[in-house]
Amino acid sequence: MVAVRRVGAKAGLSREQVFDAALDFVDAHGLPALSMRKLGAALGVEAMTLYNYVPNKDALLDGLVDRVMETAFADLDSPGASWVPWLRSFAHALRQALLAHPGVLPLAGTRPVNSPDALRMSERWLAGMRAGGVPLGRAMDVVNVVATFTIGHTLAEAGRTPGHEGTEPNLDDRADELDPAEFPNLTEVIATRAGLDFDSRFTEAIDILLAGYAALP
Amino acid sequence: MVAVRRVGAKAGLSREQVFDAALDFVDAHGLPALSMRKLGAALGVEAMTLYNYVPNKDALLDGLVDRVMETAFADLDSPGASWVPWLRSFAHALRQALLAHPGVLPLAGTRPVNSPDALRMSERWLAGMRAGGVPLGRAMDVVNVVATFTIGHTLAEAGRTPGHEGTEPNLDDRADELDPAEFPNLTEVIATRAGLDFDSRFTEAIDILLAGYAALP
DNA sequence: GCTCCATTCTTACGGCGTAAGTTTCTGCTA
DNA sequence: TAGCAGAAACTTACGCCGTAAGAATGGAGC
Repeated sequence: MVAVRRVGAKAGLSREQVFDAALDFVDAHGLPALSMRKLGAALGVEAMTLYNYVPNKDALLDGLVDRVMETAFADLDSPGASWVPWLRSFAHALRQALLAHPGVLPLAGTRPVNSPDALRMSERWLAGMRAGGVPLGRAMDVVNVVATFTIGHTLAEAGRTPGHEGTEPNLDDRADELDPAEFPNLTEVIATRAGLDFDSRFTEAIDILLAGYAALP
Repeated sequence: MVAVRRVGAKAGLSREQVFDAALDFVDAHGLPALSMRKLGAALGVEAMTLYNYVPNKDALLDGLVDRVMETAFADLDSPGASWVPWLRSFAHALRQALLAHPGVLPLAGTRPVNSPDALRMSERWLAGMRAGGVPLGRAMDVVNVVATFTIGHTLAEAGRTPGHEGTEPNLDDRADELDPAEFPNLTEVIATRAGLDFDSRFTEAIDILLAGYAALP
């Protein structure tokens, strides 16, 4: 319920509430549907009012990415000596955080995360991994590889562009049109679902990566 | 030079030319700047004329992704028995194709590629890898892992959102603001550039992945 | 010369981000 | 208690956007 309020009266908004509402809106209606006017309406406020809390729409989107990224780190402690299980946890936590807000996923790939919180986080795991015996450059590499793979793989998993649901047929939807004579292998993939399990594929790839980096001299 | 032409006269356009112009435009001005009006102007035509060649803007964007993806496969033959070097070539070719058109990169992550050409391509490498002794599901997994990692990593490499150049500071730009006392490790990263070489990081990660998959029972 | 049709242009609608200016309320000071 | 300063919200307006609908134009076949 939106409270009735007269011009000039405080709506009692806060930066936090604006981001919360934006995340809810994107989760509910998809990223393309998010506009300042509609977000304002969802908060019972005119569009321009939002500019008291956010300099422009881009900053709002950046904030959404930050917010989702933070939840991935929320329950993680420092890597310490055993950086392999720590990175494994990080990868799976990041994937879960992204899947929980698929609307924000396309932004996660394109927007650099440089908020003060993110920098503090980076500093923390860099220190932890060095303490665990990983050279600085190696630590940067392995964490970035894990993060970028997780984002790329989860982008593909979330599939069609959020907000475009139903407009872009994916492979499954086209199973019928696929001529088994021309595409015997693809037909078999769809029939047996071999190689279509994102969950186990992700787990396997992360383990391969971590084992490979752990084995480097 | 745009030829002078009267209303109703054919502009002699083709679907190909529209996509070519769109790709040029995005490369030159960034994805956010692409609009039907401006693309029309670049072709010496009104916006609505483009709808004779493309059903809507979304289809135009899908076509751009297809086009870039195809160039990654263009010089690749079938995997055959030695699928590891083939996949390595594929990964590097894909990365180069994406880096050549960074404006299209954000789309590559979000738009499923299901054009007939893409399906034929998939069928081809699936057949090749099976002939090389890779089980069907395994082939799907390793190719998808390589592709999604490549997209994720290249997204990060291309960095700031194309079209937003200069509006989003990245880590390097903030080197000055970084307090060495609070962020000793990040400061060292920037100073020594340890772990900031995308090229060698990508090569290393791909090799780790391929070696790992090759070693699976 | 005339008709038909493909191609292009024109006009229009509703929505977008946001700059600029206006109105209203709250809380402090006198 | 009166007055006022500042904060917060609203209103208006501008130039964009994607695209639906329809009018205008040119060339091809008779």
